[in-house]
Amino acid sequence: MDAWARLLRGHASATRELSAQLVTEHGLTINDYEALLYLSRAEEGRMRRVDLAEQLLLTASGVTRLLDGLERAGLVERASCASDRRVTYAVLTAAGRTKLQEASESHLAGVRALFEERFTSEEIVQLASLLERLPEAAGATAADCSP
Amino acid sequence: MDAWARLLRGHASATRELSAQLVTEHGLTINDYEALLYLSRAEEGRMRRVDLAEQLLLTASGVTRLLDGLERAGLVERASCASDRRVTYAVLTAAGRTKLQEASESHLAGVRALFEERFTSEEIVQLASLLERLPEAAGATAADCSP
DNA sequence: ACGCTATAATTGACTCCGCAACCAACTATA
DNA sequence: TATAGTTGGTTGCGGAGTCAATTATAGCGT
Repeated sequence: MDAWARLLRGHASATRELSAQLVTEHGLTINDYEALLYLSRAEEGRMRRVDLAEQLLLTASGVTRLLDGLERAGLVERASCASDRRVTYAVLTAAGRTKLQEASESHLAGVRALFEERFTSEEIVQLASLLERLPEAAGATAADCSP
Repeated sequence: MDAWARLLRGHASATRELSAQLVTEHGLTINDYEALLYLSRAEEGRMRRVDLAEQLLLTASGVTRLLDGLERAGLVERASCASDRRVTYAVLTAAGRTKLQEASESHLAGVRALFEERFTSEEIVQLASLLERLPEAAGATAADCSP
């Protein structure tokens, strides 16, 4: 029954470790990194802020502030949507794409160092299949503003 | 390879959900709760702040601020150590113990709702045994100030 | 054409927490 | 005993993120 506490903490510390690495080496938080990552995979490198929030498990205001930083750093810029003037896209810039590539090398190395040293590949599969049952935003990526 | 991101996020959202429940129902954050829990298990209901920090994966300053709040709420109080005048104990008060008991009922119910609905007991054991390999403070509880 | 409600985004005030700098007290060494 | 280094604890500052309130736009139903 107490296993949950340890589970939660082990996880928290792993996340912090990965995040700290990303911050010191590239000046990105783990959410910065993942924002860039989601954008890089999205159609035309752009997403509505609302959709990005859902993916990152942040509130709308959290995303506003996150993107503030990425915009100031020139990694992301704004674009508006012709068919719905409420929406503002976050668009990955060329600089953002470059930054993401740089960061992902060391980040993936960090992930491996943390996880793949401790688990076999079978265990990794097992873990992922278990943990993906936890509450999570469903992965519906609405790429365009007019559905 | 992307499974890690989902793993991390699924976990983060579970933690938030549990924490939010605790906050709205009892006015405790998850760290408040666990601080009370650790204290309740410690010898004489007291711990050095440093040791508490280690258990909670917080920095020394984090614990100072955490305990500020718990002291203001009357759930914890300070005591000094005769043999080492640098150390201040955090001591669980009677009110703190009561609060913990109240909170743990609904918290444990929340944990069950989140996890035990999704996993069989075998899977839970499996998960716990896998996740406890993640980096974590070793559980040495130095109860006294003079070792 | 008109309100009514829902949705996208932003802002201000707040909480939590880490970092760095600091003080005070303990320990070890000269 | 003076001096140096370490450890326990607190404080100021700043980052990250939430909530509640606000603004602007969309899309009904009548």
